[in-house]
Amino acid sequence: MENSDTFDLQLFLPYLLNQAAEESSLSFQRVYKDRYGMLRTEWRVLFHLGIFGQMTARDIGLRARLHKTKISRAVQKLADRRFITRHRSDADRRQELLELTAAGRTAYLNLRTIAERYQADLGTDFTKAELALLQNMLQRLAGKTGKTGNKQR
Amino acid sequence: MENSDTFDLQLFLPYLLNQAAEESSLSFQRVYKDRYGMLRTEWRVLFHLGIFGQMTARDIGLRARLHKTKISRAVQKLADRRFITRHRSDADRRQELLELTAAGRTAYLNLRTIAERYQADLGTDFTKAELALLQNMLQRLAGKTGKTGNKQR
DNA sequence: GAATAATAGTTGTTTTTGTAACTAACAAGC
DNA sequence: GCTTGTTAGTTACAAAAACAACTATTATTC
Repeated sequence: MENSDTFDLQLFLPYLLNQAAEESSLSFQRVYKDRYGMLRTEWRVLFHLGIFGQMTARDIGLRARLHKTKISRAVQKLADRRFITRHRSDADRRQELLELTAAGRTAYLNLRTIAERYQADLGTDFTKAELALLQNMLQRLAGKTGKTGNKQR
Repeated sequence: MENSDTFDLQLFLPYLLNQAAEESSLSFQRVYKDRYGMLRTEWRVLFHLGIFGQMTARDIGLRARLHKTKISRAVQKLADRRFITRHRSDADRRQELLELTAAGRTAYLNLRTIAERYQADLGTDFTKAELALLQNMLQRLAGKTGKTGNKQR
């Protein structure tokens, strides 16, 4: 068999990035999934509200690059679990203003602590400079939108 | 509203890696999806067979860290489209030896060319040294298995 | 200011994934 | 050599994601 090909899949970025992303998500996922019964979109929404305070679903979608249907369902679940409140905006009655409840804030702070610990632990494997460069490059890779003409999310 | 929190989501690796992975996958996805009607698992299987020649589903699962059900389905679709052949192994009749057909090899070479072009284009945004370091770090991140006690995939 | 378009968010349907249970073949222990 | 345990791969069912179509409201334009 002519397996004389030399393409290195392990260095192909779309592949490599996915492997790294999946692996690095695992430990964090275990926490928000097992402990809070959350999905990925849900913790992201929770974090956005925790970090930025009151937002609309649209705002979150723009920042997190999530499709509105995903957000809609995440918001429903979070509201069901009394982690967030929703109020129709008076300025624009199509919009809903989302905000964390006390319970939501507690969950957020908990998860944030774990996230911070995860980040801190990276320090044992990478130098500060390495980490900064990694983050910088990833942001450049992530921010390449527009070029490829992305549709609304 | 007390949005005095300073946690930077954009620097949180599980989040950032996912954003970068998703973004970097997009252009490549468009090709294997629109042009070949393939799913992510399918091109991965295709590439493994293209690179390594004859393999079993098990081999692919170990290398690509994919669950066997995913592979089973990808193999079926690829076989339906006459991109691969499957032969029961005589040595162990549970196993199936998978191999690309001529058509499969053509598709693989096509996609590989596009993948190589993608990688080459990265050279305009990053230096060789940057890229090498990025790949190295991502591999370290991706390879962190065992520590967290992963089960078979 | 009525008609048309655009936007925020929801709901329904289809794909895809994840998980568990299964069949068939092989391996080990006794 | 037969019982018990493993392994390769498939199938069935449940959960989640993707996509399209919808309602309600606001903006635009003539």
